[in-house]
Amino acid sequence: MTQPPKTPAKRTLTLRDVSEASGVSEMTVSRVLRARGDVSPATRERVLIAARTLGYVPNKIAGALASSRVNLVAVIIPSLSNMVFPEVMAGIAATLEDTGLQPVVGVTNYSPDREESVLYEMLSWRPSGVIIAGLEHTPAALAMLQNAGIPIVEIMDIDGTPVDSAVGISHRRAGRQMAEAIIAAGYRKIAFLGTMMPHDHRARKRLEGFEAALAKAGIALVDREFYNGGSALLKGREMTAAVLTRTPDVDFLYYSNDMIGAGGLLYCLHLGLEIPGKIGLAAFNGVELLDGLPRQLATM
Amino acid sequence: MTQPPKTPAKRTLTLRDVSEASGVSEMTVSRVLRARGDVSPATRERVLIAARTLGYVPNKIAGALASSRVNLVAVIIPSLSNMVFPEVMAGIAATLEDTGLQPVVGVTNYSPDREESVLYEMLSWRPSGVIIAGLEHTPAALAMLQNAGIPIVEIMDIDGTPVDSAVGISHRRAGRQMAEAIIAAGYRKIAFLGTMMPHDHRARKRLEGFEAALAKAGIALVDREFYNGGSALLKGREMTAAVLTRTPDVDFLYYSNDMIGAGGLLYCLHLGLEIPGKIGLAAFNGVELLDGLPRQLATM
DNA sequence: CCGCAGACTGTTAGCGGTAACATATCCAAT
DNA sequence: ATTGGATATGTTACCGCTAACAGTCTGCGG
Repeated sequence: MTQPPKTPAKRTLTLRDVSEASGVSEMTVSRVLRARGDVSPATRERVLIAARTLGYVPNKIAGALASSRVNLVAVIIPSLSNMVFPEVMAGIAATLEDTGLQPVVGVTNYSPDREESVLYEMLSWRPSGVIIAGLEHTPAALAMLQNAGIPIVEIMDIDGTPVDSAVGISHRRAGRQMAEAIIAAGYRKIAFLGTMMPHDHRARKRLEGFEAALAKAGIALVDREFYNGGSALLKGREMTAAVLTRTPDVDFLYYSNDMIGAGGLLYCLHLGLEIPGKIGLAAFNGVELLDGLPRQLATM
Repeated sequence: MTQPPKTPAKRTLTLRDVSEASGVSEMTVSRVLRARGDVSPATRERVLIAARTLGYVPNKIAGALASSRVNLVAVIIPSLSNMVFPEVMAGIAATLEDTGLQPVVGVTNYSPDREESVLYEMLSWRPSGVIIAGLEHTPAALAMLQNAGIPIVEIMDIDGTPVDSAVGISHRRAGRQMAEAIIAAGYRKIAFLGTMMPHDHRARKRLEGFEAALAKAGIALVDREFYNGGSALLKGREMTAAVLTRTPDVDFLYYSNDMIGAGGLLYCLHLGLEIPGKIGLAAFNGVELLDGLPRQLATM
């Protein structure tokens, strides 16, 4: 840690400084910097040079207040440590790339209360829109979303009623289809290994769909194991070990996310279990990260 | 995707609405909502109820302009897909937790130009401080940082001259120490596998330190392999395969990050190579994610 | 030679809050 | 009763920028 002398804190620059430096009105400077309205090339040039020389950085706070236009989109997600979310963020950023809009991330850690306060905080900056993961929100959060008067997009889930619009997949159906595929492949002694976060509604819905489809085929889970936090890869190993010990005749392991699935896969390979002969494995998400595993993990 | 009818867009609420609803001046409402200055309990109660009933969300844009105080800290990092950065973000968020400050993330994708524009964009919101990864910036970015008149913290590297203050480790020294440890362990045919991003200065510095220490012991790298993008785990496998084919007598593989190191480790295990007997492996970062590998990867 | 449609630049009035400074009010101490 | 200070509330003047409108200055057709 080092601390060199700091540059003398000169008063921050305003449009007025640029206007004085270039001999035109503030309004003309504003027009030049926003490339809006007609300005003669000569003036434009003079203003740009002055702005660059001074090192002027416009004050968007004032600009936003005056124009009541804000180029920000609030993006609210539960976490950054499950790689799905950075991947989603990258997608959003890429889409917004040349719309003039800028994503601003808020992380809730799967806590409804934090979601509510993060949302409040972000709305107080009057963004142009909100992208929020999931359809489950506190009553207050719902009210805020409804009253915000801006587009709201709820992503990554469509099993429920959206405030405005929803984009994503049905996790119930995903769970159901996975169950059907597993049954069709001939497995019968099926265990579930997953997150316990009571607020990971998407994982919950997958499990519900999964169990419903099993039940329709007259099958029940032979075992289930839950976890919270920690290194997902390691948890996957530990949980798999626990299940295999407790229920030795299990023939299929369904994981609630790719990372614990990968841990389980590595563990089974380590044990020398024949996959998918002796035991089958499947997970959810299809994150790019896992492409390098020794054996492909079934995912969706 | 669904599109239910949207609630009628009522004009957004202002302090005036709350003040009229509660029969006090706007100033008093402002005081109540910011818990600043003396307000009688009775009035406070009335104002809070009015605000809650109306669903008032304060406008921080106006507030920030009037008070020239902004509770945001700009955090600028190269990427979200290397798990180090989400971990750093989590640390920053935890530290800021009860300071009233709020981190806002910007991602540069290791591009100096994007860094410059992201910085410009963020500074135009007049944050209270900047946290930025690395010490290398474009001249324009440097000028902005110097003129911003706010605290600047450059993180994750200290091999260079900070604008204001720097926190982190020396990557040159990290590379050097790793080389020394490897030599001390008796390895001599050492290969490097890493990122090619010309702008990942930290990886570059580790390699420089690494090679310098090797040179001092009269050793040169027997091979090196670079990559760009893609799934890191998979790249680790592929690169390892390439090196082992091209240079069969290599006895140590030094990876520039944990994820490709993990891919390499899995590949070596798959080949049945004796680790660390026949061949040694090491990487960098120590991300939590990897705790679940079949064998611990040396890292720092 | 006049008038008028652009092209260009300036003026004015806020945007929705907050700092700073009044202005009551009330009660304890003189 | 008078005063002073704490408590409680209101008033005024911006913060830095932009929308909307008001000129001014061209060149050109009639």
